[in-house]
Amino acid sequence: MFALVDCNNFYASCERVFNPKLEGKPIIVLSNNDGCAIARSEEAKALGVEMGTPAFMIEDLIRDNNIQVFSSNYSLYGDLSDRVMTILSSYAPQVELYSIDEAFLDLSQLAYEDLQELGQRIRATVRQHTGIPVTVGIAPTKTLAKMANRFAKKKRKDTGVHWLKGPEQILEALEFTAVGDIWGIGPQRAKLLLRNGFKTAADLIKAPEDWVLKQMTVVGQRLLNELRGIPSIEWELETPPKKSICTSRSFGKLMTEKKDISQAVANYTAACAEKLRTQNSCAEKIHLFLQTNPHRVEDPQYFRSITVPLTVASNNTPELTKTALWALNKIFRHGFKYMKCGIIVMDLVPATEVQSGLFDKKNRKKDGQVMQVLDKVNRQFGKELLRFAVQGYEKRYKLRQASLSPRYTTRIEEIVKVKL
DNA sequence: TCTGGGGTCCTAGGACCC
DNA sequence: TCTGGGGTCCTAGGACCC
Repeated sequence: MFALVDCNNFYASCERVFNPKLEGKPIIVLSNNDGCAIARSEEAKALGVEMGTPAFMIEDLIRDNNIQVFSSNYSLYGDLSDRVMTILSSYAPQVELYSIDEAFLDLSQLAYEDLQELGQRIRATVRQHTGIPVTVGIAPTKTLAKMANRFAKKKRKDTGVHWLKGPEQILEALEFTAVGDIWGIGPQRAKLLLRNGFKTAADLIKAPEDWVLKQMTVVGQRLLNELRGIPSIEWELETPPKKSICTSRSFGKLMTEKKDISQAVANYTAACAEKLRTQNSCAEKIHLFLQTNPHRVEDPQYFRSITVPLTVASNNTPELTKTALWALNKIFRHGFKYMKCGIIVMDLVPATEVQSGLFDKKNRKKDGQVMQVLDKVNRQFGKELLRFAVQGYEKRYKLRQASLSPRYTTRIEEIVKVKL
């Protein structure tokens, strides 16, 4: 049996941990740039705030119902996530950290008789130690555990735990789950399935195997197995190194000047390079994209991207920046109002296995040491103290974050103060 | 009229996830 | 005025090889 533990309305719950006055009140957390609602408390959901709604479209709803609004505070969410995951890891020998707010636990080696009771204990402990409410789904496969979790959220709000103990409970969950709500079925597949008369997961498990293979490839085949109780999705017990790393942001306001965009490109590249060094990888290619705002139909639109191979794979900030700025020069056109750009470093290889170049004149060892010092200093001070001139200081493209809460758990200056 | 057969590698794009 | 960010996997089709 496997468990899927999922934090309820995670970002909204994080905001509540250090601000208990928010208990029982509608809360939403906005995406970067205070763009869209990406997390909602139950009360906000009840008011009809849909996932991904642009904030400016629900201004009236927010005002009339006194919805508490927060900008995303990833320092806080990341840290609370680590704490939740640490607790979960103490309950099972094999835990897969699936996302910032979810983990799979392998319970098969454990001697527990009553998994329902175990689920409730996990839930109580996480709540007590972190303040975060979680829901637990338990079932014979990952996909069914996801389904059990969803079932618990909808139908077992009192306990927050649901165990698909036998065929009877499995069938009940399958019948309860519309095809579009199955983990691994997105809008396209859902449409296809509905067109062909499959409404719920219970219908889908009766589908002919060759039809599923033809229409939904091997992905569908695996999914069908999982729904039938045969584990078919691999476990990732340690996080594998990333194969590509992306840093992209919308600008706080539309940008027209190349020098401003260069600054953003330099900063995004520096962020990618830092992430590369953290996982000890080098990139063989760097990809840059630049775009206008597609929502502004009245404006001329421009969307370009370019991929540049590096002669020698690298994670060196100045070297990658130089290439990125060269790439920007290639695709930048005057006369557009730019909304967003991004850097993707691709084809990552372990830093220890970099193929050196025949005509390479760089002193890579020395460059690497400089980066090491830079990372060390920046980490120690908890911010980007050391940076390169092209990154600039005043960020003209900076994000809008009007309602940012304190980084309670990772910055000593922002810790909760108690008055006696 | 008629134009081989079998294989690998790479890339772009689609679909999905949170 | 204002519309997120960061990933993975799979397939089809083209380029190339002998």
